[in-house]
Amino acid sequence: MSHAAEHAYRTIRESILSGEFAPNGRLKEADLVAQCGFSRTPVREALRRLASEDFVSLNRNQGAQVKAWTMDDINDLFQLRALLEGYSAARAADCITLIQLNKLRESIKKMDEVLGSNASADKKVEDFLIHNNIVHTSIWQAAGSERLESMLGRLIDQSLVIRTARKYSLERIAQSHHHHEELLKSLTAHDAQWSESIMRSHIHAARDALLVNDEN
Amino acid sequence: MSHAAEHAYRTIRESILSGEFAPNGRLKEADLVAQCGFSRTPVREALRRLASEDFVSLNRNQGAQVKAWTMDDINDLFQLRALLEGYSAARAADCITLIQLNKLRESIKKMDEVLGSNASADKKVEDFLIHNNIVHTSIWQAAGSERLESMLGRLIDQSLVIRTARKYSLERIAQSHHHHEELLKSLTAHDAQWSESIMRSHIHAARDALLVNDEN
DNA sequence: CAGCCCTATATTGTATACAATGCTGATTAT
DNA sequence: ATAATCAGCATTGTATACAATATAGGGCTG
Repeated sequence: MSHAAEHAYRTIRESILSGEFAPNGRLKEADLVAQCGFSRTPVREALRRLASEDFVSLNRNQGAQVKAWTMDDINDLFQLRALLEGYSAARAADCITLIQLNKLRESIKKMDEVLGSNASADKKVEDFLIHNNIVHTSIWQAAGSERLESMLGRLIDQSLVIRTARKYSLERIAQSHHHHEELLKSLTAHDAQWSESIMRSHIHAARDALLVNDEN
Repeated sequence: MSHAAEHAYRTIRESILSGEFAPNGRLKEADLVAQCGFSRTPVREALRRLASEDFVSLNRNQGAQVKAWTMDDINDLFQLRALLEGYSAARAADCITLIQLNKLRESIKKMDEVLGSNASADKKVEDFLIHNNIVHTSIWQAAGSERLESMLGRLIDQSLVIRTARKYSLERIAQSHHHHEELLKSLTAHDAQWSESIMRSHIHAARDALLVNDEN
């Protein structure tokens, strides 16, 4: 993607994720141009891309509006994530290399350190999620299917939309961290079924952590 | 999508599917403009969409080139189709309505008639594939997940790329038709596991029909 | 007063002009 | 002779002007 269009894309996307642009809110090209400083051409390109990624919906001659997510949508999203991430873990178990396993071990260790540190809860959550993301993408890569990778990438991106409303609690994160350690074991053992099932549990738990509102 | 951009999209897409634009061939905007008669703006929009659907790859400042598919890609594609269509069939089994079942029965009957008719083999294959497509999309709809529908739609579209090189043989199609009738039974019985497994077989058989070159 | 139509305006869609970038091939220095 | 460099060209990226379409609000009619 070209420079201006890329920048516009990121800007608009951020504004949607942060909640600045409310669900169902209409996005006028002129406003977006004012916000990000480029001309309409790259802004339009960004909108088309956001539409293809399901962040906005586009109606002919009526512009873009921020997609609103129902509870059903979110459940659906996580069902599909469970299916595809589970599959990805199973495939990874078959063909993961020692190098990849070590990288995984590293990331998991880093998460351990984050949880054990004495940073603020918010900082901990933030750092944790970064390494968590690395673990997941590493497993997709190990699965060896670019198509699967890109599908999962989209699903994850979409699930970020929810993050604004509800926050992960620290306890939930620590709990889900146990899954990572088990996953490392199952992958090291090259056990596809074990890997698949623990990954599925992991995703379902993540969904639960997001949807059930426990105060922290 | 707007009118001109939509038209450009279809035109370019057809040219790729028909093989007129060879894999790895570079697509220059000026040429495409000449071919479809609109200006560069809608052509560029079409190219961006084709890129998001994996028909072309886009390199910054270097234009678009037709994606080339390896055997591994194709296998991967059908693996994912098997996973997702299987899942879709399982979900459909749970919640399919009588009306939807009847619609399915209709389409399958039509396929029967096509196979029994005395049209040319090519015509039969063509007609068959139309109804086959209806059956599949009906099942996705019955599964009740728009996201799943759109993911499968993309996968199917991508698998069309292969159709130019290798043709389905009539025998293979008749064989795969048996799956449809069994699928109708399993869905009528609301048996999710049965539906899933027969659907998976169906997809694997389709892959085999495409990749194994049996003359007709 | 309600409902409809029509005009004015706001907004998106398309074409085109201009800017930036990458590619090609010739020229020069080693 | 070969490799590096630079000019010119081909191509894509961006801005803007113009066209088509939808929306909103006021006036007309029943």
